[in-house]
Amino acid sequence: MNKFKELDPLLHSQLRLAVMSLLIGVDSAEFVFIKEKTGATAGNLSVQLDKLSTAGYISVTKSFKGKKPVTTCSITRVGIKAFESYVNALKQYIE
Amino acid sequence: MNKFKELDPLLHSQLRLAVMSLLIGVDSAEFVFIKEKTGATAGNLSVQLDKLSTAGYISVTKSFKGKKPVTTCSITRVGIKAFESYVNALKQYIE
DNA sequence: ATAAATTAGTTTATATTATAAACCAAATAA
DNA sequence: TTATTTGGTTTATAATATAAACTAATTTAT
Repeated sequence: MNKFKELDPLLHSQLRLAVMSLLIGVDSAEFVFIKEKTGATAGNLSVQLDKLSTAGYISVTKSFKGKKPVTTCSITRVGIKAFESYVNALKQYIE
Repeated sequence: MNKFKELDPLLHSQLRLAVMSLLIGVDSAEFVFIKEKTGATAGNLSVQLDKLSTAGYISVTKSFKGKKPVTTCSITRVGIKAFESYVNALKQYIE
């Protein structure tokens, strides 16, 4: 009947997908770095990181580098799983 | 700077992408067929077909099969181009 | 020393999008 | 003849994405 699998709506978002795409390739990444690589505004990025974090797809830790606040993100095992099955599902649509 | 290309927002939608995915493989398809294959509700499908049609990505023709109305859709050259570059852009995110 | 600008974000208001519910008209079945 | 089904469309609402406005601390310039 239905040919197409659900696409996890949390990942089916340009910015959140870009974030996950970045994070899956590294150990961790800082807010400012992600902002630059994705071209997002700080506000938008902040909101979307929150959503990914709330879902358990990434972990976010706040600390200081000297006197400047730093927000560091890394993908979780749950996030990797979710990303992988999203990519899998997506392939039905584009292949 | 920005590592990620824009994802055409018209195509970055589960249902519209599914529709395009179906249509790219066939000459044309009827509303009811698309509805079944995508699992969409009629209302939602109607709205999304309209958007794709307005964008020139598909063409929609209404006719009758006997006494029943039939809505037939096919992808346009513009739609094929758009789909192809969407898929291309998407690959940056998932590879 | 103090005003202005920069950095590193968050909160919140708004615009956009997606979706379903309600609806319509014609045809068919009970 | 009165339901019910078919094949949709319109429209109201819920969800999402985004940017603008804001905060708080830190530099930098005067």
